[in-house]
Amino acid sequence: MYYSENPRFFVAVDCIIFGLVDGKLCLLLTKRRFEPEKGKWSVMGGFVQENESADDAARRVLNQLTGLGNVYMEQVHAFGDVDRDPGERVISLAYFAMLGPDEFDAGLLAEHNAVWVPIDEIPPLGFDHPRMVQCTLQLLRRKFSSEPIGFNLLPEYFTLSQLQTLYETILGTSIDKRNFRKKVAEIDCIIKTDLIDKTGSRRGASLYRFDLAKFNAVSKFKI
Amino acid sequence: MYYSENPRFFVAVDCIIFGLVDGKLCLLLTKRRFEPEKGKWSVMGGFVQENESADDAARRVLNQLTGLGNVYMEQVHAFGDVDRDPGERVISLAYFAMLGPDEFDAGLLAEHNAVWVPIDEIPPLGFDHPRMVQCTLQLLRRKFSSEPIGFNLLPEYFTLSQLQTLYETILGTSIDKRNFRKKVAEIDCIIKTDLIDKTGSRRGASLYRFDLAKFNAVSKFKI
DNA sequence: TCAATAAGTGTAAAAGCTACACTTATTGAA
DNA sequence: TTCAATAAGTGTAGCTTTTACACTTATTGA
Repeated sequence: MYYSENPRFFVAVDCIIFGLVDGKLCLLLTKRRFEPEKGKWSVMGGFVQENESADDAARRVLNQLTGLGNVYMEQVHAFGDVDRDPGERVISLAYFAMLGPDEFDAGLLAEHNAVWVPIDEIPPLGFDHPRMVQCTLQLLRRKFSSEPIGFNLLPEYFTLSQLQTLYETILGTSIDKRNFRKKVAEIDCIIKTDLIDKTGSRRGASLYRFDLAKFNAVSKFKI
Repeated sequence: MYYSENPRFFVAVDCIIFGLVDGKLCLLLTKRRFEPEKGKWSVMGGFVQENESADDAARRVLNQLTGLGNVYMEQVHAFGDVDRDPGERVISLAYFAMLGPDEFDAGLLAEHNAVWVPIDEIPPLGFDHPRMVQCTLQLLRRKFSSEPIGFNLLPEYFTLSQLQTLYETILGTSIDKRNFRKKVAEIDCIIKTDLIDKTGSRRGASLYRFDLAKFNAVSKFKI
């Protein structure tokens, strides 16, 4: 077989993990305790193994860090520059994931030296991770208004104010409240429940939920 | 170094190459003369080498096939399923490219067993190439109306009818001629020349060109 | 000179988007 | 108990964008 004339490479997956902490969009970063780039910040990564797909490797890395399976994940891009890793040549596949509030095990995070960092306070990162993060943020912003992915960051029941604040954070704009609510009202898969949240305001706010089955049936989503 | 505990993989690049042949959107496919998948159709691929980036590998494969450098190329997705290649485990990075008319060396194509196939007549492909092609077409359609990439498929000077037909082909819809021209008129980087094309009609049609510098200055593009 | 062909042109209705300000329900403090 | 504070909730009018639609023009070859 002619394959063997060709070189082989380490293939890594790097997970860009988003979450909302105190209403702020954050990334899960770790301070590296190993070479290379020891002491620097980086996103959480790992190597693809023999009997797992790249997607599975990303899920495994996420699971080892958070204890979670069944998380929204998607491939972002493959990074294949020769010198992107100062140690050895490594080709890396970036994935992004979104965690809901409290969907993680604080003990596991501590064990991995991982902390939530607001996206406007990201420290200098090692490797080509700054580029990866930029690339991911771009993808995130693009998807956010045309695909119902934001709900992965919110609790099952959420208020319209929470949803609006999330969109304002991601898109980096402020949105008129009435116009926003008009749009939401036209999206069939965002459903008003008769539950009321009393924690965020004196008056109380209606709680809504996202209905995936309805979305799959109709597939209309534009914010 | 802990890297070496991890496995290494062959990493391939697969090029999904688009071109217009007789006004039809085509893919450049090859009938394989080697195992695995010998005798089947596939897109043109190659392996990443030690001292080249993944992007460079894609450019090299394209160059070996067409003799061209400086072609519009972009990464589509990384495909990392364990059994995607029946021969050995190979992780493949898909790239897409767009060639202008006559921008290729017929001799080289023949040498590689490569032919242009209209996208609605694609034969069964080997490996996971059908998935790659679908994924690429999706990306292409998404980019086409918001980025000025279509011009890579057209000659330097083109008529508005050619441009419209191209958009209709890619987007799979028919477009109203007056509305289309209204939009084009608002795009500063599509410039009317005083050249006339007499080959496509008795009356003759004005030739237009795409001005990259103007696009870079203004960056407005929406069809 | 006339038939055929593709190029080229404007307008009105509909839909979608933007801007904008007050009322309501509730709580905790005075 | 009342009042101040707070976030929730609500409608309309102007503007922009998109859509639908049909005839005239320039040219060639028969």
